[in-house]
Amino acid sequence: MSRITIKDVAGLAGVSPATVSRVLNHGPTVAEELRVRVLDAVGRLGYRPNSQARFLRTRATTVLGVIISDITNPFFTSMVRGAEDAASKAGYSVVLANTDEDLGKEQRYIEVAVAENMAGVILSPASTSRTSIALLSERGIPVVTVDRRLQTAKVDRVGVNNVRAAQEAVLRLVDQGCRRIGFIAGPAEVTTSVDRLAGYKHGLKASGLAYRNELVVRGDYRIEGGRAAAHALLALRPRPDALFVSNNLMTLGAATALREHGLGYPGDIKLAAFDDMSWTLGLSDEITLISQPTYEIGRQAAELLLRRVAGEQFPARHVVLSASLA
Amino acid sequence: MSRITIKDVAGLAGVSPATVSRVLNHGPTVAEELRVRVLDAVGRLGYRPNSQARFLRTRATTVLGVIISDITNPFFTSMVRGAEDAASKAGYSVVLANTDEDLGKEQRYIEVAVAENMAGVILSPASTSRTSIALLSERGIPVVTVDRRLQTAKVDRVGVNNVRAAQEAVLRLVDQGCRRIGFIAGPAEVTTSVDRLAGYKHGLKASGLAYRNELVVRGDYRIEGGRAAAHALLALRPRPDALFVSNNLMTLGAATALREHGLGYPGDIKLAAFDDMSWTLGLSDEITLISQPTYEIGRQAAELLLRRVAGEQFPARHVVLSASLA
DNA sequence: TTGAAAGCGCTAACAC
DNA sequence: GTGTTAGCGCTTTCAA
Repeated sequence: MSRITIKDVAGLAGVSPATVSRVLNHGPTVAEELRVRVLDAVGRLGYRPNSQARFLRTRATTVLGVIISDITNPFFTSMVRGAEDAASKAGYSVVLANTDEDLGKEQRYIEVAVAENMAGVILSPASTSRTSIALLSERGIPVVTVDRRLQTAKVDRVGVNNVRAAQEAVLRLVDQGCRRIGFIAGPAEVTTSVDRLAGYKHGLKASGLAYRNELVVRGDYRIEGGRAAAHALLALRPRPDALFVSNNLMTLGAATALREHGLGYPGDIKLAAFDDMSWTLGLSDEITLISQPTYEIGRQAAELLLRRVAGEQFPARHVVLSASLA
Repeated sequence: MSRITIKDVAGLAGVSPATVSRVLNHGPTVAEELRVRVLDAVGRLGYRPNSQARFLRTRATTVLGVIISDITNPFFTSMVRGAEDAASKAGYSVVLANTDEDLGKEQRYIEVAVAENMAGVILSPASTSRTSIALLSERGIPVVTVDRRLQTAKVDRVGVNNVRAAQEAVLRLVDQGCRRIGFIAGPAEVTTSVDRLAGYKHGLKASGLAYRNELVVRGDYRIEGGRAAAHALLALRPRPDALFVSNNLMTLGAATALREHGLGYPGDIKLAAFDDMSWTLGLSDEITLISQPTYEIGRQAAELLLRRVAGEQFPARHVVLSASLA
């Protein structure tokens, strides 16, 4: 319970608080003898600086916030790990918040980031048009979006080319003989969803297939939404000969729906999907998978963010990594 | 970028900073007219109090830390949601940190919690004997462990009776005719793992079955570990007629191993497992599942923690919720 | 009821 | 090279 302050350390070491501060921070040089005395006192007392008090002076914190839309999604998990590694290499730590694709929660966590004066924020916005980072911008807290883009502000973003990846997956399905490809889209307000749908359309066009409205059903990027959407598509006659699902969680739901219809893949129907699924039951062997370099996305997002935190100025940058078709 | 302080608000409202503070916090009553002027100024300026400065005076923060061992595990996800709901109801926010079952990372995040002066911490310790919360205790920051217990300190804990749950699952398997039940245990340093193994043994004993060393293989609570352990068990002759897996991620690995051996469940071999698996492919129909009230665990952990944060004193409490066999 | 003033723990500016 | 001083933004005595 003891509250050890810089004064206590100074007292024990027989120096002034300023000297203690200089030793602990990269300050001007301090006589070796004093350095040792200070460090010794710090050790004995178990002193750790109060970061709030420090912030009051320096305006510099070493915490990055990562605000993501769905913590259950392995996409983000791996991304967070990449961000953590890059951040801790630079002496920063990372705290997470989960918005559940809920704009209200998202705004609350943005407020927390402001209130805690976080050094920067990595954000996967719940909505491209309704998410507002104004609170952060006003305070000069830099933001990098991952995966998704933000329409409401020109900020850095790290992600993949979703249009192209989706298109390639469609071409692959067509190569496998599919002609009636159902598409399970994501929320209309999320850019990845928009882009993937666009890629789907391009893929059809490039293959000389007509776009059919009834073959596109919108889901919510979650398991149940995928299941419902798949049921809708499977009820169509003639039945689609392939399902292209625009994120991993919905794919789980779609797979359940297939089972419920007694359909096997890739025998009865082909399956393609976005995002890694290694965490599921070896599903990956039988489906066309678009996997994103999630760790790398997190790493680069953090690095970009840290450059902004350090005060570098450059036009908003879009880092586009490549997704691969497995 | 503008830095609006309480002084600016006071200036605009024509009152003293103290009055602004009184309006914003449940201070002594302030004349209605001034209240309005202050609130108006706050609104016009978009003022938000600097929480660091406030903390320096009050020593009270409204952030709870949740430090968990594996963010990919849905067990924790749902738990976090429960904690968040309880916390935000009380005006607290929750930040997450992921330790990956790594003691070093865990310690770093405990340091972050201290440095940030978090009001309290919910922890799922990576090790019952080597995880140290001394840093937190010294600062008087209360801790509640979830799921797992901590040997190194007597703190509150919320979880289920793992011994009994495991025992019941074994009895269920025996009821289904199993006589040679393989057990995939978790890390030796995690109490849930120890307890579940104990329950397994009790279950065997209660059923009049002998405990056989070779039928127990230790995994790491992750997918690959489960797969390796299952392979080891399936190589035994005679082959086990059931596999009891002590957590959900390992169950995914075990299921993969079964597929690789060309074995079907529950036809060729029975399966029982801890933790919810609804997020996987409808796996749940065919296996004996022990599900924990994860949301409730999180909720109660947060509530207990908040009572400690509020200064309530009572002996370390163990809240044991009941797991159910599906 | 309200304002003035002190001080939380720290670091930056200025003296020495 | 080191100590003294001031002040970050806020809340909380203490007076008025």
